[in-house]
Amino acid sequence: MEELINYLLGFGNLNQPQIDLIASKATETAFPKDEYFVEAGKRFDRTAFILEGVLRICYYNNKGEEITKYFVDENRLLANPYNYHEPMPEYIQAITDCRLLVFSRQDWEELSNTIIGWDGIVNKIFRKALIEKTDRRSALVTEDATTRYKMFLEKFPTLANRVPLSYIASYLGITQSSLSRIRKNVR
Amino acid sequence: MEELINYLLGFGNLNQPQIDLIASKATETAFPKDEYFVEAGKRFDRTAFILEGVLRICYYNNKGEEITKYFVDENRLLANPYNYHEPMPEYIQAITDCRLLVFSRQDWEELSNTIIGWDGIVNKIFRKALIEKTDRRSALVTEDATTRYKMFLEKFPTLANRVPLSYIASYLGITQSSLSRIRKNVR
DNA sequence: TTCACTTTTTGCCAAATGGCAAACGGTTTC
DNA sequence: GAAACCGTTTGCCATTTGGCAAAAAGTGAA
Repeated sequence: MEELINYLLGFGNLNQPQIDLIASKATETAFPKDEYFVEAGKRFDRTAFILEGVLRICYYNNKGEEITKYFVDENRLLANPYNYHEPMPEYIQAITDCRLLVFSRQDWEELSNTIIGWDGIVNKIFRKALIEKTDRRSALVTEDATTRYKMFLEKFPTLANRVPLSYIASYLGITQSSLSRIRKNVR
Repeated sequence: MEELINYLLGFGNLNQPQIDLIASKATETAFPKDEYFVEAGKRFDRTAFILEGVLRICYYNNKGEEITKYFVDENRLLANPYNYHEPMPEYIQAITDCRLLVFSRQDWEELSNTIIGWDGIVNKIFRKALIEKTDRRSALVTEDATTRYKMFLEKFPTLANRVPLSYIASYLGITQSSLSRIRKNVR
């Protein structure tokens, strides 16, 4: 819980009653490895903060290949950037055992209605996250496979050895076997 | 001006006095081809709506190559997603003659302070734009060069023949000569 | 028109990456 | 321990893309 509060305080101010309110809405949930937090085609209206573990956001491209679009690790917020009301085009899966702080949609909206400045904080978080993603993906496009893998190692240093190779490969846009060869030379 | 208002109304409601206020703050500016709208290392605190023309957002990577990170075309908002106070890591250049509606930082902030819901509208715009970019860049990473060029053609159908090849190549993460060969087969 | 300049195309070859399938290594189950 | 299973590595070769440089095409100015 403290992790979440510190995270939020990095984006704006909150007083003690507000902090207590937030804490009262969060439900700590254990999510075992390989479980789906969100399934493709279903709605995604909860919000979660990752206390521990890693999840991935995936979809199938038009060739039927499973693409890992992004990894989300500790101390990050997991929320729907699209639209609550529409079915998710992507699914979200725990790739290690996870502990999450989960907020229902009602509770999350209540925070929005109760805490002045809440929307501002959430918007800052969204904006920052999306900028990060855009910047990182842009850089990925330009670089060769080895450099991409090094970039991945820098961004997710703890992931390399606890995540299937195929997930990383599709995230980087490389085949599994190429990545295996690259990894031999890089590590 | 009408274009901007319609664009904004797509994200939220505005009444006539609010629309008039917005209109009173906008300055239509002609920007000739190749001119810089924002220079790297300087601050970027204005906001602009593109009435006509195309700009590109660029930076130099660590190998000293100029990378075109994104194209922005008609009926789009051009704003600083980072921080007003920090120097821009990127520069923005008109790549065709442009007509822009420009807001100064003061005026833009006044809109924020005067129009209830303004921040909500702006946030929706930001969010949508960033999601689009992330999604598109993600897709680019996975595909081969020919597919990437086709994706570019779909997204920016009018750009292919009025923009230097080198800009498109660096946007797609391909060399100029490869793109030239690809283009021969695709068109 | 001619010249100078820039951008695009092409040729040649090298390097990187993909595709496929087999081999390898580790883990679980019986 | 043997068998089955899964993910990773490797070998082999085809294809794609890059690097470099020259030629060609386009553009603008004198």
